[in-house]
Amino acid sequence: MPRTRATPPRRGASVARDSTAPEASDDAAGPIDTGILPELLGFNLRRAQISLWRDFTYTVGSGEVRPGVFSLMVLADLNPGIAQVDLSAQLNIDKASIVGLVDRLEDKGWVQRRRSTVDRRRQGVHLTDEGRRWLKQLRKDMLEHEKRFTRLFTPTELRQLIGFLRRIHS
Amino acid sequence: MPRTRATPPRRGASVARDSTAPEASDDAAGPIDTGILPELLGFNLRRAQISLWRDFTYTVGSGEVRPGVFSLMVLADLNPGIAQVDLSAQLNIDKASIVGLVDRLEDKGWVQRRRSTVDRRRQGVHLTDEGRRWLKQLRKDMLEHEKRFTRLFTPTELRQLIGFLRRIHS
DNA sequence: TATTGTTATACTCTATAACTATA
DNA sequence: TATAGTTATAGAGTATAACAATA
Repeated sequence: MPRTRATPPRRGASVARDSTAPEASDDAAGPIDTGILPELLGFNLRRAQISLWRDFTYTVGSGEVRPGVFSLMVLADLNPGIAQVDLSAQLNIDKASIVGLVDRLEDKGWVQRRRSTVDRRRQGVHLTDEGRRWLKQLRKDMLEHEKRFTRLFTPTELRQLIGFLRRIHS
Repeated sequence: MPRTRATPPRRGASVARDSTAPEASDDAAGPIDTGILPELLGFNLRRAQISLWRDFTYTVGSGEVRPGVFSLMVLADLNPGIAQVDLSAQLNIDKASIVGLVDRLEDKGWVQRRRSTVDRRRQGVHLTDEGRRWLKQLRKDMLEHEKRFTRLFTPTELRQLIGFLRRIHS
């Protein structure tokens, strides 16, 4: 489905013309005033994250992989048979959302669900051989991607930065 | 539309059982091994951003507003009649995506498009009176939201952190 | 009763391609 | 030809609610 939209009235919308609006010039010409935005932590964090995200999606796994998928595969590699509910906890996203990720990875043939013999509710996630081969390449791409950003910092700065970020998300 | 899925084969998928997989235990029991993930800049940046995002969406504008919408309104307030193509450049997202944002804001009655008299291709974005009233509240919510995270840092640390983030996204 | 996994549904963010009106 | 805006389409990310199987 395309973008949803409540109701059509757009162009000649019923919004009354605004009484206090400046009437002189109806264009914002010249340089744009960005106000306090550049000073906000959230604004800068968001933009930084978008920069990394874009670089990641263009370079890691030939654009076939997203950061969440990479993390999921690393976890499945290190913890064979990890429960989807554990992936959910580690990646901090809802278990219902994990299902979709694992579905797509299973369609690609990179992971496999296997019903646990111990607790038959669990559908453990395992990497396939092909998944392992891909992960090897993904790790390489990932490290190059990291490098492109970490090289902007001295080792001390990088340690500081990561410490700051942990303070935010912990 | 719900989540898309290529083909149904999920449960008994045709992926051959993996020869090199550890067969002993098919469950990952005990603590989860997260490997290098916690050391990665991208991983930490992503999680920090998600923390802020969640706090923002729950607290600013009673959950009716996203960071992008807030930024857009600030820009429209400071630059009455700003062109959508300029919003696109400032917010670093495609102009086609801006249209949808402005659509929803216009539906809410917070902004208004007005055809420029100077360049009739331009549909300048203006805040309405109601939009301005909302923005006043949004700014307050926004500053409280920021405070909840900036108070984790000393002024010096915060300056450092923002400097680091700018280095990444500039 | 509680947990694991799943489905259905819905909303947001974002992009690309192709188009219209205007310059 | 180039630019501003728009539409159609698509896919990713994420959430909530309700449910089945299992514990």
